[in-house]
Amino acid sequence: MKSPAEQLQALTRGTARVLSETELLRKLERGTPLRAKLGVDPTSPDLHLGHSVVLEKLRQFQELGHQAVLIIGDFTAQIGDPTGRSKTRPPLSREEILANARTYTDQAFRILDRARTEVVFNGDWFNKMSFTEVIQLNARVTMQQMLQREDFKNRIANDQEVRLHEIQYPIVQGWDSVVVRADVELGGTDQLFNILVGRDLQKTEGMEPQVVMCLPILEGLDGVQKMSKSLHNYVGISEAPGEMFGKLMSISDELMARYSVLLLGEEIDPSLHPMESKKRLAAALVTRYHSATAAEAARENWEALFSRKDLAAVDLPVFAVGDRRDLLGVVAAAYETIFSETKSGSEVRRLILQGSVQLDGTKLTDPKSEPIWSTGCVLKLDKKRSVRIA
RNA sequence: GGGUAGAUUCCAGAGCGGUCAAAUGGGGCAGACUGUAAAUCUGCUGGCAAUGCCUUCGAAGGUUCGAAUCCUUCUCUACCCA
Repeated sequence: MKSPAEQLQALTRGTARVLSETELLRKLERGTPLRAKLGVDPTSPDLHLGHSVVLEKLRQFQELGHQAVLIIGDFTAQIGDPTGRSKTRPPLSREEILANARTYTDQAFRILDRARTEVVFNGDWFNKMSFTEVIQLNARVTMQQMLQREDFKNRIANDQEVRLHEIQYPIVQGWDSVVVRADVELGGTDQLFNILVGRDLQKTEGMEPQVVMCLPILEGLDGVQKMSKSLHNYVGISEAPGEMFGKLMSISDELMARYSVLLLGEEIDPSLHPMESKKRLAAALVTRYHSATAAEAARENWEALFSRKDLAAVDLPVFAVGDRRDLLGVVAAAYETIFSETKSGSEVRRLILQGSVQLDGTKLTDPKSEPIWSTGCVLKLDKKRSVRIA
């Protein structure tokens, strides 16, 4: 068992903000396992590297002998959170939520220790609340406090709507902390405000307030916006090794440095060629979520395809040409069946005309042509994706 | 409840009776160059059986040879007053 001071040092590493380290140290000195809370909304079932930052930290708590409390926000998901400005997210059905929660935990346990994780649904307490209790809960917080929040403030400044239930979110999340008696709450830096509300509510309940631990937000593959499924800039933790490796190879050097620090806790070795560093980063992450063997294979395959352009040696998804044998039809079908991307005819036509499509290294630019689809040849769809003809 | 402004393609935002699938910017995609990097340059960015046709400008009606543009009603949003 590590000393409280050692634990503090380990736990605060890689965090963006801890309020406060002194409080955390005091809690650690009690010697009893801390209850570390993480709340998640079961809205999108795919966990990605962005989620992994905070989950890894939670696992670290577990490794030090503390208790992880994973709150599934089934209640909040049922209301539907219209955060993205004007777009209202359709509320999820009970079944969808439960299914999402399941896929979520299945994936989360690739990182977390199942034995040391308490999974609870916040609907268990919120669905039982009477309206009187809801009003009383609201009475604990002032409007002014809620309007402190950055995104509310911004939206008001920009004459955009803010719905009343959105203002309830921090309160609801904060109350979770009271119910589960959290000692520490983890979250991204964007969660700072919500976690602070939890502190306030705990204080009014006469509890010792939770420590706020914010982790940096991981940028997506574009390097600008935060990683999220809806922005299509994410790397899922259950993606295939090859996919994962390839996606990581497409990031910029600046982003690579950031990923390395946030995901591996290591600085980039400046003596290496940036591409080599990137390969190592990609391999390390594939190893983490798959295996060292898979990482080695992914690297080898990637090098064959993109460095040596040795098409024969590459392992590619196999696509069987169907009834339509014209270029446009085949390309569209390949996108559809192999990558589950439905592209309109116009879009595929554009790709072809612009020279994106190649067959065994030769550009094909006539959408209506019917090339010879011999078994084993490689059809390149775009910069990053190719298939082998069956 | 009263008043004012507004709702345009992924986003922001022009357009205010025909020359509008709709300027411009952002984003995205593709090509060249590269290290599937960055930067830069170029092109594309509603759909289709595609030198043409079809459907889009909050919704439904209407005026007109012709509507994103004019009229009516409705829905929604913000701001001011209560």
